[in-house]
Amino acid sequence: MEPENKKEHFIESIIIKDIENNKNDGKVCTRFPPEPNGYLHIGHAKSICLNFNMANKFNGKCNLRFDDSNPAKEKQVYIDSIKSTVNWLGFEFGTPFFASDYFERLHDFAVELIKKGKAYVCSLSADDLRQYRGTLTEPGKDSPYRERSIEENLNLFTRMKNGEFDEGEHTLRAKIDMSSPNINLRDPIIYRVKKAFHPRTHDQWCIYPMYDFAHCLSDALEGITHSLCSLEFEDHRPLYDWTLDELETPCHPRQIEFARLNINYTVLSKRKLQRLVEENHVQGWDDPRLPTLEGIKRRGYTPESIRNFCDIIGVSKKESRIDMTILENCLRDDLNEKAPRVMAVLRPLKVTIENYPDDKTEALTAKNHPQKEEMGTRTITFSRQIYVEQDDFMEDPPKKFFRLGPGREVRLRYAYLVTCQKVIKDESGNVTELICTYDPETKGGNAPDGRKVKGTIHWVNANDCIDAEVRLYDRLFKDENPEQDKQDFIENLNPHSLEALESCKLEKSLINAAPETAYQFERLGYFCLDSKNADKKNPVFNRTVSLRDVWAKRSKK
RNA sequence: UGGGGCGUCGUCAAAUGGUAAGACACAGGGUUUUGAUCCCUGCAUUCAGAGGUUCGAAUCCUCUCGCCCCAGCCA
Repeated sequence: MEPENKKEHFIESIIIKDIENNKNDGKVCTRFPPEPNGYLHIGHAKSICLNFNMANKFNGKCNLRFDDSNPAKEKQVYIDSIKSTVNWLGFEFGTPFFASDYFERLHDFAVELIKKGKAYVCSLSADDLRQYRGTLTEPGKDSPYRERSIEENLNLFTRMKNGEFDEGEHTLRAKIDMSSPNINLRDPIIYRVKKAFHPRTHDQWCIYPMYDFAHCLSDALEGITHSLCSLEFEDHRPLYDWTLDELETPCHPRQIEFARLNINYTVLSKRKLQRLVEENHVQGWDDPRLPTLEGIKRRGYTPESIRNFCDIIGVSKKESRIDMTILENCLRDDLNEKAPRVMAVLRPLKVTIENYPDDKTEALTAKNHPQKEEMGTRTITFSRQIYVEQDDFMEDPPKKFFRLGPGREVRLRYAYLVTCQKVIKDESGNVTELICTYDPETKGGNAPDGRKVKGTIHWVNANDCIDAEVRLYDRLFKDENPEQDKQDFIENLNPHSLEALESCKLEKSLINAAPETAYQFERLGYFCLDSKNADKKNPVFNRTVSLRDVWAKRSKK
């Protein structure tokens, strides 16, 4: 799974070629430019990894730059969340940059454009502007304000800046070509009046640059060499280049587009995620079922697994939908290496070992990792009363069921071989308890007579365990592609995406678990203490991901 | 139907005119005190389709088909 021979992707090839040609003096500088209008999700992780990896690989630098040119949508909480999330992923960005730090310079660039006769103040209303823009198949028409004099434009723009006009009264437009087949070149708006409070510049400005104007110039100002963005900006590249060609800038970065990430059984658009949160289909932006990085983190995903995932899926221009199992597999790969093993019973079934002394408690030694001696051992206790998993007993088991059934013998992990002697049921016929006998000669789990016992099951000592709530998560949507527009994606929600199990029985050592730190509950999956419900009295654990389970898969068929 | 992109295994993805990597998934088998892990084995005569150029084409040319993006004073 290591990308050791991993072939370079097309962006890397471009960068290598640029270095060979000594373009930008052989330097590489990239940037991750989120707008602080929401929380980051795993789709952003792809971009973050791409940008930082390219910079790191070629001894360059990657800036974290907030594209905060629309104060109507942006908030400080998002800025804070984004910074900590990028750090959590494992990337160093130093002092973050902000497009808003360039507002003064951006304004000066706009003035320069006006002076060159390449920008004008347009006084068309939003509706009229749309009319004048034309359509996909028809060219646009020149604005009646297109030929205003430079002096008038300068005067009007200054007054826009000074707050003399209301929103929508005037805009500053680049003078390019109203008949261009590329709509982005039909005199795009580069500045608009917006009387909103900006999280950083507060009320210092009432005009704000549009993305197409701010982004390319911010890139140039920071000395970005390769400006990586998603496919939908391909049509904007001519404008990106036009702006930098018209203005005197320190450099002219190269914009390269790649396909954004899609994953099946989930949604990755900010709009849809927002609906899930606002309509309370999930419990907040950090709900462990969500693909937000905060949710994923709380669920127990490791940054390493996400970085590895981003390496594995590659970078191309083909729009793709990645199988969720690839992400899960990256996670299991990582957790298998580092998660200590522990025993926990999620759906407890009481077992009494009838030939085990009532007052006896025994200490047993369990490995913290079956393949890694260096992770050490721990002590667990055994007594007459234990719990096993309900799934590990069947009254009428099929062939190849290696677990407990009437008269069957199994191994209790690290303890003894036990045989089921009696099944106790309540009035309605539900199995409530098992009466078993143990073989005192098999301490540790090996039979001196060499008899083979195929099944090994986990258990916990009923007299020495902790109660906890355990939350099991399943995919958020029923359909592989919830984003298709045939129906409202909300209809597609999986009603069983969250299953909370009360009074699960956990091995005592888990009392020391730290939030978001992975444990493998043997035979069940990887779990971590929930960071919001870490109370020692009523701990809540999240299932990060289950173990692969070919038995479950086979019995489903 | 204007413009810009994209089509290689079920899903991602290499191959840069020299004879289809790899990963996940899937199917078999082995080891195992986790039905986990680990280890083997198999899995595209064919690259959206059709023509053409060439000793040789997934790669070059032509046409056709399919999918995505663009008409915010959002990014």
